[in-house]
Amino acid sequence: MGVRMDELDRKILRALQADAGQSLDEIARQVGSSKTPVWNRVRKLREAGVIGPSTVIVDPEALGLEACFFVLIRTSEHEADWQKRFLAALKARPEVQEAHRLAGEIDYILKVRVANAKAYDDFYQALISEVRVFNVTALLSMEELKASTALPV
Amino acid sequence: MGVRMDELDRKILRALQADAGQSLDEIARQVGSSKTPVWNRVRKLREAGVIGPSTVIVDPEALGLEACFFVLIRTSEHEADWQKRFLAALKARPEVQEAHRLAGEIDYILKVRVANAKAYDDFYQALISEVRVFNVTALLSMEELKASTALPV
DNA sequence: CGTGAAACTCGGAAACA
DNA sequence: TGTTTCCGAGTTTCACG
Repeated sequence: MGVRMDELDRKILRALQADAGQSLDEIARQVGSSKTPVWNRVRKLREAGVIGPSTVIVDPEALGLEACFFVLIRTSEHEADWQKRFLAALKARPEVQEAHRLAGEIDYILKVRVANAKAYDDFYQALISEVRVFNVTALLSMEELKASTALPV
Repeated sequence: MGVRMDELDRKILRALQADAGQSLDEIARQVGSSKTPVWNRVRKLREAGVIGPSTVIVDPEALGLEACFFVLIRTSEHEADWQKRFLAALKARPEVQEAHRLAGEIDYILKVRVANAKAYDDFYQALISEVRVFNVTALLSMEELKASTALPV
């Protein structure tokens, strides 16, 4: 996907990532342009899929989600069918915030956000009952030092 | 932080996380209420810090950020001063999207998004020149199976 | 391709039930 | 607390320079 983007586009992206609730006038002022050109570019970027949906950042603690685990998974199974079931299991579980297939020793990493250790264990038991995994290591986060949704543009 | 939240609040949060660009009327329709009550609750949730700033989801690939690493860090240093410098280094680098202090063998995990392997190495070299670390393992993501900013509510 | 203005929509507040 | 109403502000479109 090769999208042509100039410096103005990048400035707009930065402004939107910082706060998507700003008015067009406000953004235009920040990036040194004016309303209509900014709006046209935002529309283009949306159509090109560079800008996706907008969301709100929600505080996990306020929802009682006080535990965050990174789960390192090794498996001995690499057939297409197994992968399909594994993927389906991950997608079905909202506590799985991220899932990556990795290169190297460890096959997958998950980021799982739950209320407490018990809730993680429930998740873990449910997962291994659905798909066979060879080895699972859970890393418990003690403190979220940095969390940024913004990409460096 | 104990915020009282009923089912309606949760429905509103779900709607906002799915798409923060919706109008109040639209959200009200979805959650089975009407404009003013929804707006009052959104305001309360914002004031309580449950709802933070709104952002847009940007496609990393479109920006040329094609590599994602999870970095496992062990250190032998645990003094306050070291931690402070380490934290400052992480905060200063936009390619670090997440940083957690962990319980157990591994002390920290980072999620780092960069253009390519070379860019990761630049980051790595810069980091270890700023702060001493005992051991670093980088896990390279081959495929992002799931990425969700929405918390289960 | 940027400017300025038009029309329409939405957010936010106030008054009422 | 929810409903109705209202206005200023913001979004989106368009005709023009």
